[in-house]
Amino acid sequence: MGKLPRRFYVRPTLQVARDLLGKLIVVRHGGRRLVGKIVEAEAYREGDPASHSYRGKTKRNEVMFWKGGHLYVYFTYGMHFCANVVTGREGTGEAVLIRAVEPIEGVEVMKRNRLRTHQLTNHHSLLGLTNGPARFCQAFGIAREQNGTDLLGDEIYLLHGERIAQSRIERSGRIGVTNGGEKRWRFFVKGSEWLSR
DNA sequence: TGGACGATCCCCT
DNA sequence: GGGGATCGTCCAT
Repeated sequence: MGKLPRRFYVRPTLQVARDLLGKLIVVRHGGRRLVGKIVEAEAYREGDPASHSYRGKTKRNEVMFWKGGHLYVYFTYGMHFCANVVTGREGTGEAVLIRAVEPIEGVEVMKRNRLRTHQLTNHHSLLGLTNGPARFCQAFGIAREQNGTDLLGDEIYLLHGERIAQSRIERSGRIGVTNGGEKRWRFFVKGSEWLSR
């Protein structure tokens, strides 16, 4: 079960978004391995008013324009981080937002990372640990320092996981976008209990 | 230089 | 279902 190669990421963004479902994301975190299975992802493309890249390259969104297979992490609402897989060739500003994963390995570390709030509400259940883009980042310890990480390196990378049958993949409008909400570019595993909604 | 606004989350009703 | 938290970014002045 090997690391996803560069050519996986250097493809049309909608295709990558769909194919990310079932893949494992691995994050090295203080000597431990955190692993999650991706169950929900959203595509953001060029010419897309909902995308950070819509008005061209800036200091914030620069990583979106790197070649596919890097991690674009951004800060929002004054307190949250969200992580994207950069897609396509160098110079195209496209990426896929990781919206939810199923916790696979390192659950105790994830719980600790989310202790502040998760413990108070969900002592017993793992639901709520990683079902949202900012919750996933908090659980996996992804923040500003991880922006621009090469996914072909050893710190953060993706593995072939479960092959999800086309019949189990559903799509919908993207969540939380005010402009471009009509585009059905959110992909998720039908019936998964680990979704953000 | 200032102000409006987020690819969200949590808590309260 | 709704509002507050909280601050970096971007665009308009």
